[in-house]
Formats: sequence, structure tokens, C-alpha cells
Amino acid sequence: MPVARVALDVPLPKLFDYACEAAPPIGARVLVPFGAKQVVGVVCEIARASEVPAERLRPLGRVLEDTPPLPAEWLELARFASDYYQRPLGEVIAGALPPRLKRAEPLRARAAAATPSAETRFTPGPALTAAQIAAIEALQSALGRYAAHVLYGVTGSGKTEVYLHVVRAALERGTQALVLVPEINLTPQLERELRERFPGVAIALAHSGLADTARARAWLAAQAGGARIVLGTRLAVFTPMHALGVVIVDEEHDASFKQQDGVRYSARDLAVYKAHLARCPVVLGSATPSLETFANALADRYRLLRLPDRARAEAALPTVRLVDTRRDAPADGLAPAVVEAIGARLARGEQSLVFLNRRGYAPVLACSACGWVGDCTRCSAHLVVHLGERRLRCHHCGLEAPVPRACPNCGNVDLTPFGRGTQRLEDSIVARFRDARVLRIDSDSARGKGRWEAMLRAIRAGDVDILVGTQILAKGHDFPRLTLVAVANADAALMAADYRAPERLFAQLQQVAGRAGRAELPGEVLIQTRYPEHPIYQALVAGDYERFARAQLEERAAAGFPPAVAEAVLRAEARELDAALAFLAHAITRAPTAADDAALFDPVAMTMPRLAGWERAHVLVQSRSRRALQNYLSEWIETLYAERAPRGVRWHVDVDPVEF
DNA sequence: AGCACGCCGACT
DNA sequence: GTCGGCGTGCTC
Repeated sequence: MPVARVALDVPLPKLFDYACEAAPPIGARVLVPFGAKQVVGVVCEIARASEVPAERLRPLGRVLEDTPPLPAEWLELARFASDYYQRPLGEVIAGALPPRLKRAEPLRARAAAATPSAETRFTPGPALTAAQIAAIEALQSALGRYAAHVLYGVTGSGKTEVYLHVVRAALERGTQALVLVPEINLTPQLERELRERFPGVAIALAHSGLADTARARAWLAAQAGGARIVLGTRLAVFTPMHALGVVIVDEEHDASFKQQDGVRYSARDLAVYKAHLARCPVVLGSATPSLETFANALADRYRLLRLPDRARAEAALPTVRLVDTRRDAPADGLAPAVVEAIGARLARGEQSLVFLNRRGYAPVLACSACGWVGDCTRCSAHLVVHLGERRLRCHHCGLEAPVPRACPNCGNVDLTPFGRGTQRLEDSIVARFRDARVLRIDSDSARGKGRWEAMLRAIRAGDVDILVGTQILAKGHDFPRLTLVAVANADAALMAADYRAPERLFAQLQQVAGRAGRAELPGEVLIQTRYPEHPIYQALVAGDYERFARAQLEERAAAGFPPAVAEAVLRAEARELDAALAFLAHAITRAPTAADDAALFDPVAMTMPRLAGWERAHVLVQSRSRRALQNYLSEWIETLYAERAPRGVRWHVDVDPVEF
């Protein structure tokens, strides 16, 4: 009797064997008895016999036939993620499946949609630049085989147009395209563009904003091949595809591609592997490629395609100027030079954007009498003042409290908001520019169905003079009348004790700077800083990402940081920090010895030790080679799985971590 | 992770 | 007397 080896959603690094009369297809969803319950799993292997004694084998429940078996290539990607990210296959599969398919109730078949036409219609776009044509030709010639490309194009250089042409070429070969974007807000705009340019082509969306049934149906349409284009966020990388022909990762440098809980995968890295499995090209697009990606390009593992100029001949890159706030002191957050520049735009009927990457009214509420500070009880963070709703909010765990009328410690009624968020900045800008139409855009003001889209329309229609916003505004949008970007408080990010901080700050500022002057009007960027001589700001003024990236890579190599080395952490979480640290101290004694190709560091609390009531600490592991790191980790955690973690302590491995 | 079983303290 | 605390073991 054959044995079905089934992946189940349990934190155990193994498959579970079930007896069956006839072997179910590999990749089938099945309902199986597990302990006292019936659970949904996925058949990963068929074996002739099991190591489990026959009397303990239970019969496979039933095969769930409302969906076809998952393709071998899909299982292969899950298996790769399981090995690379050191998580049991069952957990990887459970994290990859849309929630609706983790339930046994059959998904009702939907009336077949109109059959997609055989031929691909493509609405012509703007005339292409020579650089765009060269990039498109290079990508087209790579169709049908695996090849990784970095599309390094300055803001406004028309990367999207390159994507569209490559998607077209993939569709014309009868294959599908997978397009990943970092944030859910970026999907509507790209979806609209895809629908306009590919009329009649079925597009499937894959992101967490979809209803469960819609997400499952999109998944099935992609697997069956009816959906020709799949567009989504990081989770879309797990969409099974019938005939994948090209993978595109837009804004590939963006940290959102790294999943920060559960299976901590990088969708960008898995996208590259997915393309490898499908033998198709992958395009990693960015104006500021991640250092990992840039290093791969320099090492000729990825082919570098440059778009050095803006696509519209009349649109020049914005000039970047530093405003030294030691000399030009800001009032209410804006230096006189910035106020003057905004005033000039108002006079000319142009738009300004004031960028402040901190939402809320003020980041801290404090008592001037006794020094009390409004802190989150669950996180090592201050509560942020949201004045409109009169609430204090933790931006990490979502905890909310009313703004206290008096100091909870000493009763003083004079509580002071310290610092400045977008709400406060908006207030002072409204007060200063009385006749201007000011719009604040951050994830608070954009919440609610259709709000974000409506705001974008208002900006494009010219109904707004001054925008105040966070990075939600920074990505991928074209505002033709926007000619000034002022960065209110860039220096905050310089203080971060994180070797990735310079890279992130550069990318963010370059990104937001790129909103200025995308049409015929010239753009200007003003960055307020106390450290105008800092190399990051100098690099931004020079507009020289490549030089900055090379310098950063040298620094990283000299200091022994990625991408010169591969990193992972073993992280522990507990109610008390000591319990987490004690577990790690014990775990270290179980680590493989005699490994001269991996270095283990001491257990330390994380930079933000407490999150949502859990105290977090970790042990860093570094290695010259990814393969060696992987072997080291799997050997190590095999012993940890075999032991039981102390009560109240949970642990996981984070490979290629971005949070320390 | 769940969930069962199992052995010791304050209550319907 | 038993409800329930969480320690330990197991899930094919």
C-alpha cells in the first residue's frame, strides 16, 4: 500500500506519512486526521513504505479535488524556501497557500470567464528612448531561459515602460508574466496601466487586501493559465503559474519584500529562484538597487541594464540643494529657504511636497514637570500623539489610549508634545500659507476605501498646492505639476546604529527627490540638515548612486557586513528578556563546533527589545559562504528542534535579517 | 503550535 | 470531593 508523505502546518521539520489505497497526485491538497483533528495538508512525496510502524499509520482522509494538484515547480520553490530560510516545509506551504485553500470546504467553481483571446493586444505607449530600446532588446533576447537583470533606471526614466514591453513579449510567446511591487498601494495604478495597455488580457491580483475567495480564485486562474499576468505584493511570488515567461520585481531594493514574521522570506530573492526554476528572465528594477543586487551586477551574476536619463527629453533630473539648518534655523520645522521656495511655487501655481517620514502629530508626549513620557506598555517605544482623534498610538503594535488630560504620574495638566509628525507639520504649513490648499498624505489620511486614489486624482488635477506626506508618496507616482520636494527631517535616520541605515536613507531620499520635475517644469529638491558635509548628502547632491553604492560596498566588506558575508540570526522571544537570553546562551552550547567557516556572536537584546509584549534577543551567525551558513544552521537547529524550548520561550531563525 | 494526559491546590 | 494550573509528551 502506498504511503503519502504530507506537509502539515506544524513547527516540526518533517512530513507526515499516511496510508492510502491508491497514491494521490503529488501536490494534491488532502484532508488528513492529525491528532484529534482533521487538517488540510499537501502531498509532497509518495513512498512505497514508511519508517513509521504500520500500526501508527493512519489512513489518508480524502483528496480535495476542488483544485488541481500544485505543480512540481511550485513545490520545488516551497522546498527551496524551506531549506534556505530554515523552516519546516509544512509551515512554508501553509504560509504560501491562500487562506481559503487551507480549508477543506470545496471552493465553488465559478462560471468560466470569457475565454481570453489567443492574440495579445498591446496599446502603444510613448516613444521609447535609446536606453529603453536597448534594455527591452536585451530582455527580449533572454526570454526562454533563466537570466537575471538589474534595470537600474533613474527616477522618471521609464522603467515601467520597459516592463510593459517585456510583458508583451512574454505574452506573445504564450507565456505568463509575474509582476511584484513592494506595497499594496502601488497595485491599483499598475493594474490600471496593465489593463489599458493589454486590453482583454486576464490579470490576476495577489495581495493581502483581497477577500479570501477572490484571492483563491486569482491563484487558481494563474495556475490554470487563464490569467496571463499576475500582479501583487511579496506574497504573489508563491502564486503557481502555468507557463511563467518573465518575472519583474519593481523597486527591488524595498525592504517590504522581506517578510518580517512567520516564514521570513525575501520575495525578491525567491523571485530570482522562481525564474530560475521556470527558465525565464527576471528583472529587478530600481533607481537605487539594493547593495546585494548591485554587488551581484558588479560580479556579473546579474546583467546590469542602465536607464541613465529621464524618458521625457524635456524633463531633467531635479537639482538637489542642502539647507544647513545650523545657519538657516527652521521655524515650525521649515527653514527660511524652504519657506521661500514653497512661496515661489505658490506664486507660479506649481506644487510642493514637504516630506517627513513620521506620521502623527508628535512622536512623544511628555510631562514637563516630572519627566513622565507616554510609552507603549507592550513595546520599547514611545506612543505617538494623534491630536485629531485625541489618541496616543503605538506605531509598532497598534496599542491605543486616549491622550491623558493630566500627567498620570504627577497630575500636572501641562503635557507637552515633543517633536514633529506630519499632522503637526501640516498645521503649521496651513497657518503659514493661509491661501494655499494643503493636503496631508500618510497611511492615516489615506486609510479607507478609495481615499488614496481620490487623493492622487486631486493632486494630478491640480487641486492641491502643498503636499505634506510620508514615504507613501515617494514611490512610483507621477505628479506633473510638482516641482519642489523639501525634506524636513532627514538627519533622524543618520543616527540609526544600523549598517543598512545609509543605504536606506539614500534610497528613500533619492526616491522622494525623484517626484520633482518629472514633466516639462524643472524640479528642485531641498534637504534640511545639520550635517551638509555628510557623504550621503554629498552623494545625493552629486546624484551619483553608483559611486555611493561602491563606497558602501567597500565599507561593508571592510567591516565584514553583507553582502561580503552571509548572515542569519537565531532569535528568541519571551515575556522576560532574561528568559530569551538564557535560551540563547543554552542554544549556543548546542551549536556545531569545529566550524571555521561560520562565526557565532554573543546573544544580545534587539535594538528594539520589546515588541507587542515579547522581549526579543538574538545570536548573529556570519559566514563567508551562504552554503556553509545554510549547512551550519540546519545542523544547529536540528538539535534545537529535538529539544523542547522552555515554556514561554519561542525561537526562530531569520536568514538575511534586516532587523537587528 | 495545539492538544491530550497527568498530578497537585482552592473552591462550586 | 472536583475544577484547573501548567509540565510533559505526541502528532504519521
